[in-house]
Amino acid sequence: MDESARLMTVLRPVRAGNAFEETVERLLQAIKLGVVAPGDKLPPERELAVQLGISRVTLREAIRALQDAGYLDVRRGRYGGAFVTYVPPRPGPADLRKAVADMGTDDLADALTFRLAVECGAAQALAGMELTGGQRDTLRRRLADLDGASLEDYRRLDTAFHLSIAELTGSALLASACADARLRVSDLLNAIPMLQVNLDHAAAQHRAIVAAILAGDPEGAGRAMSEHLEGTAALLRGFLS
Amino acid sequence: MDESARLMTVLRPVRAGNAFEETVERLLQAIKLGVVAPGDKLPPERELAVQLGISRVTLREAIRALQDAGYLDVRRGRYGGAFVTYVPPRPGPADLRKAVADMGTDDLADALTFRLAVECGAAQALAGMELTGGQRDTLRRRLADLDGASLEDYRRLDTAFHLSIAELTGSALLASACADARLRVSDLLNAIPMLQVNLDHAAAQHRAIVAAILAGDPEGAGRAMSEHLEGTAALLRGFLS
DNA sequence: GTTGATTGGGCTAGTCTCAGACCATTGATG
DNA sequence: CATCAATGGTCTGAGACTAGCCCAATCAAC
Repeated sequence: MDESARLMTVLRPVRAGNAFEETVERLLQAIKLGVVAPGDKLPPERELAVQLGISRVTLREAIRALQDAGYLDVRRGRYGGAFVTYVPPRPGPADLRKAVADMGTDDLADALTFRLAVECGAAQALAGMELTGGQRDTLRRRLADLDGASLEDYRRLDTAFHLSIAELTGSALLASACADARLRVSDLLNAIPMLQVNLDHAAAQHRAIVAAILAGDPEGAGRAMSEHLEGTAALLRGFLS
Repeated sequence: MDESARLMTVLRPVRAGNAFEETVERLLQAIKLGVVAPGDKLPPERELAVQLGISRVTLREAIRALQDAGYLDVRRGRYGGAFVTYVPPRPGPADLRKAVADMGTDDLADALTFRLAVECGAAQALAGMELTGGQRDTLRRRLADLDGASLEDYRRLDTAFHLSIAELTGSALLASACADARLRVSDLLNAIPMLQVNLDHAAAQHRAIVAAILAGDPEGAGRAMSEHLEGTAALLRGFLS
């Protein structure tokens, strides 16, 4: 971890790949994170191309690829669009083992550390701010949504809850980092079977996180988030054996 | 902060600009952060192009731009290369006011929040790990370097200290995020006059951070880092008036 | 000196990406 | 049933970017 390590950090690749590949990845993220729920449609191509900062041609190639892969159903004409058909599969233990194996050991550790740091940091930062009534309401609402969620909707609303914490800080950079962190483990999280005991446990931790944030207790919020994330992290590390 | 906010977060631009602009930015970061110190040279074009994932042609355009702007001195032949000539200027109060004004109010708040979250998260994550002797040594060495630094070298070694914390976690993603966070405030930090009282204060905080990390105390590390960063953040916010 | 390795400088043919214009389809509305 | 607004589908010319190649300059070593 000498000087050269820092060179690697700063002089990392300027572009992750070509525009097409990056776009596919981005859209896949939006779909897998449930930002656009199954049955919903993506924004119109012209708008989306502007948002993503790419040309319509490139965007269409990406959409086409996702259509071929079965994630989207594209319909023409007014009220048409690219509709999400992907529904996250119910996982079994074999899937989890495979998902962990697909990701390198180093990549898994990297992603888990990154997620821990960035989500704890977000919770702490938010707890250290003076929140408006609207912000407090949003946070409570996300928590309530999650409490009342069906197994079908659970992952999506869990993601929404976690990302809301970062978004509520008002820092787009932080929100982006948290979304990125979540993405890197989303395949793994999706492969974890949802058992009632675990869900109850997670629900209690979610309440503790929200309570600490609303109480303006950064250290408590950080601790609660840390405990929450460490649970899944330990589970996933266990599958590395 | 409704659903559409999350769409904005995930469906953000795929590319920040063209390859040339991004490369200039990246190299400028390496220079301003002191990753390549004044008098040092960048890696050979062929290597650097591979590291950055761009063609040599594009890289050369970027280097040319930085040369024209007076940051680099390019020499041909064996033992030649692109040598860093940039030396961070000694700032005055007017510079700081201007630097703060140049950045939007929102961008400043965004950057400060991001930095707080990500650096506190890194310190906590590192404190929560079992460290090898080598890692502990690296951390102590960076602290000692900083303690013995001349005003000339202070910013560079301060950056090195902060980035080391993230790098030592072993997470490339986290290191990258911290480097990014640092970059976004580096112009501001460089514009802050270095007064002896402040330096002494910072040194004490640095020692507290290291002590907490070495003691394996995540909450203490997070708190110490938070206090350390909050000092500069408050100073910068003061110049928003 | 001469040599040879290393490095920046420059060229070209080909691919990727873009902006903008125009076409085709759909379905709600009158 | 005709209309029309919204949306996906397609084409084209221009510019950005790349890979690969060879040239030019420099300087340590012999």
